Amino acid sequence: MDETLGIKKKRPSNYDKDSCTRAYCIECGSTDVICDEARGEIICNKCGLVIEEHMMDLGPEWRSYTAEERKKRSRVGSPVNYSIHDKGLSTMIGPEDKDFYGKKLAPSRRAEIYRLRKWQRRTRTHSSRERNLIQALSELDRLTSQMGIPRSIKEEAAIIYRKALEKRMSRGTTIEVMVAATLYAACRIRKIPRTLDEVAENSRINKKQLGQCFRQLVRTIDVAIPISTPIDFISRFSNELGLSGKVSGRAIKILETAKKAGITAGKDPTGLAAAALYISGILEDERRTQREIARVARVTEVTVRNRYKELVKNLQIAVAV
DNA sequence: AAGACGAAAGTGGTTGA
DNA sequence: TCAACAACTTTCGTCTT
Repeated sequence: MDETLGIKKKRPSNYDKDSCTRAYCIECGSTDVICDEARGEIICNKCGLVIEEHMMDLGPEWRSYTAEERKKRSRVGSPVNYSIHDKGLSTMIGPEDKDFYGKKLAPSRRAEIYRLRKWQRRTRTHSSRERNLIQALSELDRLTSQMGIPRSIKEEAAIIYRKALEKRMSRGTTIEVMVAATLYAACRIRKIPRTLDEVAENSRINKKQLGQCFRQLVRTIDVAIPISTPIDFISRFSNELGLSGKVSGRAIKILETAKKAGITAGKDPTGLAAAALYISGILEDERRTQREIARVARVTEVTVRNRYKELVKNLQIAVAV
């Protein structure tokens, strides 16, 4: 976070895993903060400030519903990691020609091990699916770290990718496009949506391809992908604009009333979020220009303007001009 | 000079016959 | 499959601060 831009510096994590109440809001001092695990964020319940974001998911990777299940699912060894192509489970034959006790192997045994090693190498990485996965997961790695996407979402994307691969969806598209589409889907599922534009920019593919691939993805795998609402974008945009929690809180209220008034249907959620932030910025005396807001929301000024006009008109918000 | 505004024409996706 | 359609974009001239 760059302080020269007036962006508020985030407090170092004061988050305690077992009780969110240890954390408090740096904006209003309230200890009434909620931990939104789906978003990977800690948010002040009072003013809406995002205190902590990109949180890691520290919980077990399985849910357990009964005591018995819990017992069964207690961890042994490292967790299964879906972002490694073989889920981190395979055993390698060691590279040295020594046995369990560290003794040198007899020449005949050595030749045998050499052959085994060769075959292991071939079967592990040389089936086309595995090769595909290796490439895809390294691309996913690069993309998520470039975009600052939390690990839990990366894992989600990896799972989706595996499913898509199983259904032979990779035909006709490149690995890059597929990875981008699964990541976009994972962000949507976890309620921290990124725009198609953002994902496309960071993976050097065009938006059209990405959109097409994403739609195909939705059709082929049966995962419910929620519709992204404008509210999902608010905290991220206001962070990027260096706006206080007050502004984002107010923007969320505006969007809620707008939804009740029924004027949000069919409109681009990012445009709506942008307009709501523009209005609440003015109301809370933290004005940003339409251009600035349009840039972070990746829409045009015209769209911000149109949405803002609609909101003001329909909700009878008095905006000092 | 920067920001806001609005008109007009163009674009890509959705919908319904 | 295709045309109609709504939403959004691009561009540009004008007005306001």
